[in-house]
Amino acid sequence: MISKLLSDTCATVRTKHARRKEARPGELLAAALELFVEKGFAATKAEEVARRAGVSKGTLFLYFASKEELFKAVVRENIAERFPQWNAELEAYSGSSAELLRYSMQQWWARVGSTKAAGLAKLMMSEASNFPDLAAFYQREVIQPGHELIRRILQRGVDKGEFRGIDMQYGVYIVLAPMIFMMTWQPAMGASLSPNDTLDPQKYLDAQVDALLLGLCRTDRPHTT
Amino acid sequence: MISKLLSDTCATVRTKHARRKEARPGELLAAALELFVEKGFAATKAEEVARRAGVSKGTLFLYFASKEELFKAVVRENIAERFPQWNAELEAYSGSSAELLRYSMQQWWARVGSTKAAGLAKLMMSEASNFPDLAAFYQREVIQPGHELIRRILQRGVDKGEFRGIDMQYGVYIVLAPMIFMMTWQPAMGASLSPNDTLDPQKYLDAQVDALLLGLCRTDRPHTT
Amino acid sequence: MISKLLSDTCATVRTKHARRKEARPGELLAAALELFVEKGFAATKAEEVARRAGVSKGTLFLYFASKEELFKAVVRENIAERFPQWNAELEAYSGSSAELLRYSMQQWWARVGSTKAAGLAKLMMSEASNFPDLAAFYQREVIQPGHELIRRILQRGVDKGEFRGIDMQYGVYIVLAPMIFMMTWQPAMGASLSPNDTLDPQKYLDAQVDALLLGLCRTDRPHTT
Amino acid sequence: MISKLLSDTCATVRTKHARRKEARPGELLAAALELFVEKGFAATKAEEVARRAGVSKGTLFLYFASKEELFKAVVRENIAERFPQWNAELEAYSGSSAELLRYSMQQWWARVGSTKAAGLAKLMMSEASNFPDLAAFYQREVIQPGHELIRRILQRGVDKGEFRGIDMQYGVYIVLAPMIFMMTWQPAMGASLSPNDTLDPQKYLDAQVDALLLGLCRTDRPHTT
DNA sequence: CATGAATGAGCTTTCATTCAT
DNA sequence: GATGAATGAAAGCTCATTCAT
Repeated sequence: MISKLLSDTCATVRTKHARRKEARPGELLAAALELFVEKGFAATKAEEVARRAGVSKGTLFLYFASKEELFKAVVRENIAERFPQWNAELEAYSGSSAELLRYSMQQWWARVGSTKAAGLAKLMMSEASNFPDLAAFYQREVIQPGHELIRRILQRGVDKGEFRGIDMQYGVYIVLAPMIFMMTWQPAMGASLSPNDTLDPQKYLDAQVDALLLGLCRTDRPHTT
Repeated sequence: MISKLLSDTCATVRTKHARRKEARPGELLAAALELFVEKGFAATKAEEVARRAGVSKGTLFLYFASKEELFKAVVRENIAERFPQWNAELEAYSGSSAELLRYSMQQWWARVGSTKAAGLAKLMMSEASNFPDLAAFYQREVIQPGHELIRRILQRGVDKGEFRGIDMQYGVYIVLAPMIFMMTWQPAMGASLSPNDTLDPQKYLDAQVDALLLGLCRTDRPHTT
Repeated sequence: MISKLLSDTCATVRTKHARRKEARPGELLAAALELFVEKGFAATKAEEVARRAGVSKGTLFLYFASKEELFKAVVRENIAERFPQWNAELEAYSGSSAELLRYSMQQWWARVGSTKAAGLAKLMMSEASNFPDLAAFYQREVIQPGHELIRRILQRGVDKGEFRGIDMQYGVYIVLAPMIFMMTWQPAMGASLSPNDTLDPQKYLDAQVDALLLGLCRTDRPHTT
Repeated sequence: MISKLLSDTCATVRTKHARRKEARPGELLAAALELFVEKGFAATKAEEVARRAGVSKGTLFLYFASKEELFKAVVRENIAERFPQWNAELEAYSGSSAELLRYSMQQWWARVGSTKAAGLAKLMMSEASNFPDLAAFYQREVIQPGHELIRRILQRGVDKGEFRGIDMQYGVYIVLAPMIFMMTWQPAMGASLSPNDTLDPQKYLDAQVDALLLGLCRTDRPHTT
């Protein structure tokens, strides 16, 4: 018993210092993501991030040179870094382009839209004008790759004769708008909806994808989705 | 003589003060709307609002107990009640539902989306969590009537056999998403786009409406828009 | 009696607000000069300057945009602004150049060297490398005009056949060195001298001027240098 | 076998540690001297001193209880006792006193003024008021012997009939001022001069010595001072 | 002994709010 | 009523110092 207690204690103590360089940044990034999304960039205090990560103010600045750098790291870890993988998945997809589009939006929901990272979009929207550096960073690291990804999906459909020919610049927004709407508008304004009006994300996505693919208008022949 | 002089002076001063007194709150609210929309709540300085309204910092706090109260007043003041008129226009419309939908969205852009009022949507979105009573107000006075309006347009299309049968709760968002996206996302994140990527609102709306009505998929028979 | 008390009170109160915009900057500059000279630029805390001037921290920044601007204002008020007058006095002087040089150095002592402003030289010396902006400012506003002033005095003597022909660039330092030495070295290292070794500024200046003018060597016999 | 391995390992470690242990303080003092001279006391960071000495921050505080103690140690360590040798050279000199003075100042430049040790003068000057005991030490060990040395040179000239009779207490400063000026003022304020205004130390010294010996006034005509 | 992660007091600067005039 | 000088609580960031390993 005693030896067990001791080893436990030892483990705990060990942990506290051993996990330092490795675990700290992750804990800080997690705390920062939560707080940024919750309160916005400007309203989030560095000290609060540190406290939520269980460290002191000074420690935060040991790992991130400034609050802006912390934010960039949050964006990088939660979004920017994942584009390569998403691009690879796109290349490997072998089904129809309609299926790919539906699949992509569902994956986006599962991996971003439904996570805390989704709040970053709303965050950027509010703070972009006050922090031009962050806006430029987000534009470069998130928006441009995102646009590019959507454009490829659409182009694939057009190239394979599955989609109508459309202006790509505006076509991208047809796909983007429902996702951005879901990330930015719903958490803010949907919160005060009566419970039975709350959106089911799956149904929302299905409805949006159906509309994108088939349109609202009736047609007299069966579609291939 | 002296009393005449005094009363004259007094009258002049009074008139000037009285006239200005009524105008003050309006000028302050107008200045505050502009600045809140431009920079957000936190980044807007009380002194700048006062300066833009042509009064001193102290005067602002004479009319509004705090910056928060000013914000509330701005939102309350500016969220118009144009829904009755819009509903009437809807009832009177005699063309096809597809045409009505396109017309409605273009009217929305002309009357709301392209005006200063559009900025209020972004504003509400960012600050909703900090001003729950305002969020509820906005929900009740703007969002619910807006949803209802869209729902009626869609229902009209379904009833007349022009639109597919869709779940109305989710169908509303098919129309809403591109509009909210245009109001909230573009001004913030589109600003840093290269000039030749800047969106033309008309083309954006056309592309969105085409997609909503026809879908992205090719069909082998002519549509009736 | 009562009316006197009242009027006194009133006067005091009046004073507190009436002297505001006019007197504050001066009081702050005086406090800043004292503290900068006493503790150096970096070690002087803004709050302490404010406290010594009898105002709050915020008030300081109402009048001076930053600590650096405060410092520049101190230098400007105490030194830089006075060169025009000194130059004018130089132009008007009608005596011999030797007398002018002696007079100038005595005036320098009376107006700068013996005042608190003398400490600014030591201050700049220590902080120059850490605050390049301040160093450049001081160079431009004080050192260059100062050099120019000395150069003119020497040139006057040479032109009138009173002084030997000398290289002006180095000649300036012959006059400057004893003054800078007095301002920088003495207050720091002379403070710990035994009382009867303490320098009498007048004698110091006389000895220096005598040396500058006549040299150390006896003039009734040929030199062997 | 095992014990041999252990002791070997131990020995190696020990040797390495033992050797370094003695070197540590010296390396730290050298690094600290450089940095203090370069940037001043306050602006020198403990971590930078440690890094330049090739050890960690913690090690510095193992050898010196605080940054202040480190500063004191640096000054004590570096203020050499070369005065006996210089005094001996003075006694042995057989040329004219004017030549001796010029020679002495050139030697001072070569052995002190142009070396890192010159920076200590500026350092002491800035921090004297914060370290009174160091100031006293410097006064006793450096300034007084220095004064004494200069005084002897001048007295020699007077005794041999080469120099004018002067008040020794003030005469010392005639020689000292240009040297202190060169050590303290030039490195700080001369750095921002345009390149073609940069001082050549030899010319500076020559100009100063010429002035000291001959004076500025022409000697072929009567002076009017 | 040596390390370097962690700390937190302390600094400059901002800005909503107050209140004497 | 209107003013704007004055306030002081924060907030981001630094760095001397500590201490578990």
